[in-house]
Amino acid sequence: MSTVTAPVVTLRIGDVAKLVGTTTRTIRYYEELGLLLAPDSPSVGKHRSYSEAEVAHLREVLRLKQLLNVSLDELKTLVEAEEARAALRRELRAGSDPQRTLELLREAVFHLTRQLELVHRRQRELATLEADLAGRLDRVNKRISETTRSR
Amino acid sequence: MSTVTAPVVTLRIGDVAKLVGTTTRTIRYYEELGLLLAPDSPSVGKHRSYSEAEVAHLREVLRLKQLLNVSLDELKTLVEAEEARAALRRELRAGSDPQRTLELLREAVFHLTRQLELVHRRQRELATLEADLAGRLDRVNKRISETTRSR
DNA sequence: TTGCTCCTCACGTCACGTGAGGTGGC
DNA sequence: TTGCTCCTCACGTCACGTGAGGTGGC
Repeated sequence: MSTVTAPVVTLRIGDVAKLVGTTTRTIRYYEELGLLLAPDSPSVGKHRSYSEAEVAHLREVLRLKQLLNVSLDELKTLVEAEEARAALRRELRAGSDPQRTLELLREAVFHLTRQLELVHRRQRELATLEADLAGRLDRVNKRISETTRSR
Repeated sequence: MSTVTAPVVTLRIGDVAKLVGTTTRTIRYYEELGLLLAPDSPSVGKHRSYSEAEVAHLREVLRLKQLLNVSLDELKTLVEAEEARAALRRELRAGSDPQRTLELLREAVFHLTRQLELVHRRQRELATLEADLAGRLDRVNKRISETTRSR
């Protein structure tokens, strides 16, 4: 057995863009703003390559932006908070001091709850819009059946 | 009784902006693009004034944009469809030819169905995000109760 | 080696933000 | 009459779009 490194599945920027439904320009722009984890390849002038984890991260970033529609600046704040929590999770896994552990867990609860509240607000707004549209559709359909019956 | 016209409640652009949660610049920009009903005051150089109906219309336009996040160009298409249907409703109310009536009603169904589909897509996206967040919150909470129990 | 996709500027565009300088209505 | 809000340019900005011209990897 040779000592080659594990065959990490690595994708090119164009494939990633297609996978997550965005453009290469957007990915490069986000990277420039520091919204994405720095690309693993040392740096400039070479082709970027992305791991599965990086694709998942990008997908989450885009989802947050779309659903909460915040500015990229606010989005960066959210992403940094997310990464902070990831760091916390690592600290937890190695964890020892139960006092510190509890503190970290409660912080996580706080962040998750806040995000859930945003989602719920959005859902309520969509629900009222849906009810409105459905009601109107209902009335129109009723009129149609009345009109066709009396023909 | 004198012959004064009815005291139509009329608002200034700044009040309207505050009411609906946007800026005067945005309102003027939308007007320029033809997204809003042309202001009732004949036109240029004078202060705009808005009726309750116009405020409600603006509110709906902003809601559609926020919830579906479409471009202002797409938004204009939606708004025009909406106004076309309003015109149809008036034609229907005065309606006579049942053949024409049916045609109009079916058109309304088409538009409403399309809008509902957009809403449903958004709802599905939000639901997956919610499930994701809820799952994570759950796991954290479980860890908290484990940690406190074993203390 | 030949395509194809990638790279970095850099200017264009969309949806407004933000003054500048001036005029209108309680 | 005095503020305050309104008016119209017009340039700035954010989040990318869109080539131009050149280089890298199956």
